[in-house]
Amino acid sequence: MGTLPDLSIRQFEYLVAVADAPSWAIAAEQVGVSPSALSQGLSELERRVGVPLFGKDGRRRVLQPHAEVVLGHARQVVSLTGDLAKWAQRTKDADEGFIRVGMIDIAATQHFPAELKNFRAQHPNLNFLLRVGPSRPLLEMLERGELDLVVCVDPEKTFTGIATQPLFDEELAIYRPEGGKLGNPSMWGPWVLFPENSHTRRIISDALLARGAKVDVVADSPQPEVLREMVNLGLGWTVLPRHQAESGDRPLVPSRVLARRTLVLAFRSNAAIDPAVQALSSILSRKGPEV
Amino acid sequence: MGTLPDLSIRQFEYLVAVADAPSWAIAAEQVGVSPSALSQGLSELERRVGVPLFGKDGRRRVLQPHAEVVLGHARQVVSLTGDLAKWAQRTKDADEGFIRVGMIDIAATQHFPAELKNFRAQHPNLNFLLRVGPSRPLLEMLERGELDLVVCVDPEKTFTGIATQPLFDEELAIYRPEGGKLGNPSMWGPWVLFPENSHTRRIISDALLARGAKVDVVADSPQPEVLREMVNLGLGWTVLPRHQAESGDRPLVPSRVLARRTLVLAFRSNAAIDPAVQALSSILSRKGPEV
DNA sequence: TGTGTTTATTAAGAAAAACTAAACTAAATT
DNA sequence: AATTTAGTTTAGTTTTTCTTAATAAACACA
Repeated sequence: MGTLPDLSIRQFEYLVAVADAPSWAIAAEQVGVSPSALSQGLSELERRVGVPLFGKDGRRRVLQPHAEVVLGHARQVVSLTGDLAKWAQRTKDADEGFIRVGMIDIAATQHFPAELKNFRAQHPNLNFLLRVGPSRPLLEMLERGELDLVVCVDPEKTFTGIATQPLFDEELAIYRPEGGKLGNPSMWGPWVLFPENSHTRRIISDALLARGAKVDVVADSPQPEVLREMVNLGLGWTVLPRHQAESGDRPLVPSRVLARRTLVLAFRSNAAIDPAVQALSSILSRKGPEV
Repeated sequence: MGTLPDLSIRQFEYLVAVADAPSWAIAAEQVGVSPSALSQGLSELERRVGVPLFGKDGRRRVLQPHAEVVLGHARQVVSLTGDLAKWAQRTKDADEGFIRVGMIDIAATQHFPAELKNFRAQHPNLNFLLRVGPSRPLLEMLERGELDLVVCVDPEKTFTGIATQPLFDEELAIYRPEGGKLGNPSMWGPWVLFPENSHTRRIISDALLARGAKVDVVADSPQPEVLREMVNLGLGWTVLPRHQAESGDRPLVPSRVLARRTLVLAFRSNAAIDPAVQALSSILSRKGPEV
């Protein structure tokens, strides 16, 4: 069907430049080309469009009324192409830049392993660093500029220069050794929990106390697998995110949901957002909670 | 400002073709180019955009998710360019656009009525304006850019930026009331003629004086029909183009041919000629003098 | 009126881009 | 293994686009 005349974006650029500049020489300069090239290019455009575009006024050339139509198209095409170039630049930056990501263990191992793998595959030249650890240290590293993006438990208190964006909620459930009985909260425990300084530990303690339970801790560990095994060994009760408790070799069976915690995306808000951070953020945000 | 990467519309076309065709070979065929050219063109596009666009699936190449953005832009640009091409074609065929024509009365009513009617019928969407008047005002309007094409008496003196092209000569004949006798030029008259400022009047006066006739004018009118009737009423003698004197209800009978005048086609020469003007010009030129 | 300046075009040649044809690689079929 | 199919690479040609230099034309001004 309609085989296009071989119009070039370059020549459309010339046309727009000429329409906007006071003289062709200046237009040529702005497009970064010799006046001669501009003149030849526009003659060629005129020839290819097949409709006269310019008339003479003294020694200047003026666009004929006809040319307005062509100019309109030219402006659109040039501006579209400009947008595309900007997009390409951003994307390229995300492809070749540098990103340091922090995640709490459950995010790295349970929620987002596929997303991370995928992202790394799509940006093979991106210098990628993943740090796994508890929420607070990650946020402190983010604050110090040692990380660019963090997935952690909602810190509630605000860090300076750090913005958060909620991802989804996780349920924290109570798990107890087999055969035991749930009964009254005052009879719960004893406990094996996350360490004192952990944010999730605080959420758990608060929830237990609110229900009138004692929080007597006989052991603690930052590693959910360790807590899970302690329960399996009958050492005590624990509270864990359901994904962590109910997966692995010997999953636990939840007694009841005690509380919820919110996972958030945290990033420095003071600077322009890095394209790579932008790209990964949008991938992670797209994802709902695991079921 | 933002210097665009030199993306070409051709390559966008390739991209769209490849996205829509089942195989690259077929896409190449549809764009009317060898598979090799397509492959090279797309590699070049990919290089210039700077973002990987294709991945491999077996021996086929598939667009990466990235490429969707580029493809979207490509589709827009290609479709815009297609529209522009269609517009250009229509304009070239003088199927649409704008033409303002000036003619002296005899041209509009005697020489070219059929041609005008025909032209308008053949270009129904062409915005058409016909102005009828004396030669000089028409030429002035042409000079000011208020008309695009004029049929008038050869002005001899040149107007700036206006070119003329002779159409044919008309005979100007002497007409006198019935029964009178031609006799010696010194006895001719009295006269009813075109007004002083008319170009044809000057041709007539010059010719009369050159033959030794007195030019005593008892009445004038720009309207040939009026002059004709005055002769019929016996008011005086006149000189008219033969078509105008010898047509109508009561045609005059020529005594002898006094002079000739040349009708010309006039148009602005400072600009490339508009296709519509071109089309009408060639129709009018094709026609010889009425017999 | 002539002289120099500005503005755009033309000419000639060099450089870059895009194309074709044919040889080639690699995956899928027979 | 041989063949077919899909796409790429290579080599060489044609086309396009650019640069510099020369030219033309309109203006400005003494």
